Amino acid sequence: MAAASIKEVAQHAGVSLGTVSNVLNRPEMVAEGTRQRVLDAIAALGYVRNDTARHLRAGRSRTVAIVVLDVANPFFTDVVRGAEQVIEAAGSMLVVCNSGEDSAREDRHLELLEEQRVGGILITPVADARQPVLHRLIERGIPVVLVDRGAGTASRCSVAVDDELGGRLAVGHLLERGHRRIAYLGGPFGIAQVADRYAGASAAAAGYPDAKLTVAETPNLTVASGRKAAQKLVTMPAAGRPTAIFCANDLLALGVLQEVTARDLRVPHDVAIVGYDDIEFAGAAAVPLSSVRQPREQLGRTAAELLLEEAREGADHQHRHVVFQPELVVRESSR
Amino acid sequence: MAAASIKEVAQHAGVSLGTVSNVLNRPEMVAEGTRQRVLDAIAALGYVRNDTARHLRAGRSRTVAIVVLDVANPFFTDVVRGAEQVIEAAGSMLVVCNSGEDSAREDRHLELLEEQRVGGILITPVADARQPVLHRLIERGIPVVLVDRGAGTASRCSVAVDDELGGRLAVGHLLERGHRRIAYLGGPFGIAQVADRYAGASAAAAGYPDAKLTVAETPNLTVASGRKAAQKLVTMPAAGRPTAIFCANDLLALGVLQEVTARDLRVPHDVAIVGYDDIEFAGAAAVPLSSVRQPREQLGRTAAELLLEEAREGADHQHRHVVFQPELVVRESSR
DNA sequence: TGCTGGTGCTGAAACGTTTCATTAACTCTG
DNA sequence: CAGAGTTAATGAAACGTTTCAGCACCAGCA
Repeated sequence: MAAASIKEVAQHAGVSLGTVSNVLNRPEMVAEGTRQRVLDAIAALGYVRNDTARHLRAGRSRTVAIVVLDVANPFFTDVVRGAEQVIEAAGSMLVVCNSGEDSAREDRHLELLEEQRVGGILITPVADARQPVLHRLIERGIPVVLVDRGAGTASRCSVAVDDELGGRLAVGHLLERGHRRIAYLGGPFGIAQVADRYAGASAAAAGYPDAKLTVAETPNLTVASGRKAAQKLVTMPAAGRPTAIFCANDLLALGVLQEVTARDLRVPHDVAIVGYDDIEFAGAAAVPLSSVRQPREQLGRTAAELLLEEAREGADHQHRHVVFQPELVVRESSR
Repeated sequence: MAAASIKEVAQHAGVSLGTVSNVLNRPEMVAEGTRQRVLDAIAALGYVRNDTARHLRAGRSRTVAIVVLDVANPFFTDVVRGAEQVIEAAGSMLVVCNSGEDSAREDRHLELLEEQRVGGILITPVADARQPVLHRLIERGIPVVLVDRGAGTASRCSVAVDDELGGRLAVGHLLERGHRRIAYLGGPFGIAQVADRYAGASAAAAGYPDAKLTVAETPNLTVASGRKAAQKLVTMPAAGRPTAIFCANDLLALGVLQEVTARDLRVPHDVAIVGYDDIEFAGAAAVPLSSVRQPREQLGRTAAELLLEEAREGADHQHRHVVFQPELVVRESSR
């Protein structure tokens, strides 16, 4: 019943405790016969290594954590899948934590992760202002890689997609199609991606003196928020209402789309919509959604690789910042 | 730099090591003044408790794992969110593992979790045949709760939704609407849910002697599989082609929908579709999808509660099996 | 024969907690 | 004021590993 320990295995095989450990960790150092005897004992007792003890000794765990803004957002699940591939291939374990865009929950997770002395953390922080908290972890010697967030400081690696470019692409496209009253929907602006995409949108609009870019801030980036925000827009008099909406992510866009079509407005005729992330469901929406595509799994893979690299290299690791280019996918919702 | 240990805190506060531990775990046993001195030392040194050591001593960790078939499936992310709520409220941590419907990966995860001596496991197994592996864990004293999977044995708790009823509801509805050539799309049948939903579908069809229920087995339950399967159905001569498709989950259904509309067949006129799970995106699809709704978050919450209950009660715990009722949501895709 | 160098194994220390039997110092009580 | 009882703090053991210095033994060599 109770799990057997190395000591019992040693006893059963008639060798010392250190020898069993050697069989487990450097089998080539143990004579053939002894090794076999130990392996037999392990099988007989159903011994399973105790990772807790192992990592206590090692001082740091091999498991790696990823903290995302929303597990239910397909964008992040794809990032997670990418990271998983790399981490699992390295024989480690990836634990997924969900901050739900709530900094208290993010804090709580980071605390627990620090207590667990995890081997590293991939994170998309709830707000740009959270850098100090992350710094503390870095000072403690826990490697941190920022996901979907640009350079900034030199104290950690990061992978990101050029969000400003994404914003420019999206709004540039809408402007080219003749839209002049455009709304940017997203929030909170404390999230760097939300702010950067807006910056790009602004930059694009600046090139058209007659264009007007308004902002509707949302409390988060969910379908429900999109629906709610759309209710306001929809009830505006048609003359002042924006003719196009650029949403900070696809969940918002899908919410807007649902609400708008429920109110008998036509997309894109009455209002065009462009989303962001190009999640799998964007193309399958009631009106297939134009969206800014990001290399989601790639993002996760690269982040995980940077983390492993850092863990391997230790002190003389050079922090790197990888930036990917987004790509606009035009579909019916803006055509 | 290096994290301070209890020993250093004790030194700094001028007390013994045991006293610091008491401050941390039973503060009421320590005199006011001493306690304050220790707390000050903790703050001064930035001490963070080492969970690894703690759990080595305790023999079992407080963290709990959930192993799902597909992190990218919104059904599971909702289950995860439900479980999260309960586990976090209890001060523990939930780690999410993704088996990707692959039993080798599932095995690997379970091995690692066993090595980590986790406090418990919530799991939707890759196949019904995996019971023996789970049994081993249970014998080791790790509580296991089956998620989305019915009674079976008495050796563990489970939460489930009545999948047979779900299948009956879906196909019963299609039959009532006059469909007589119905395809069931899903797989692999080793997954209990896939088999049970089919059983329900069969039972419903049995009541209509002129009805014909065919099966198209898929290798997994993803959008891509749905699209691929639909390609075959679509190219059949209209006379023999099923007039309705019941899919084992919504991802498949969305895939079918995409492919079918791309081929200029109309839904539901040329072919009706009913999905399963009623994920958030089902209602927002090109043609809003009829689906069998399950209480997803509730499922996760209840599973987590059963697990905590079992962990609390220890040996004299009575295993329980909770079964929820599904509900058919009829939308345009079958109307 | 005595030395040198391997090889294969042992035994103990260390990782950072928690727990528990002891001890030390007081406060009552009769 | 001796003894009992209470309270607060101590110190050591234990959890299951990994690591490393050291020991025993043997082969090869001069």
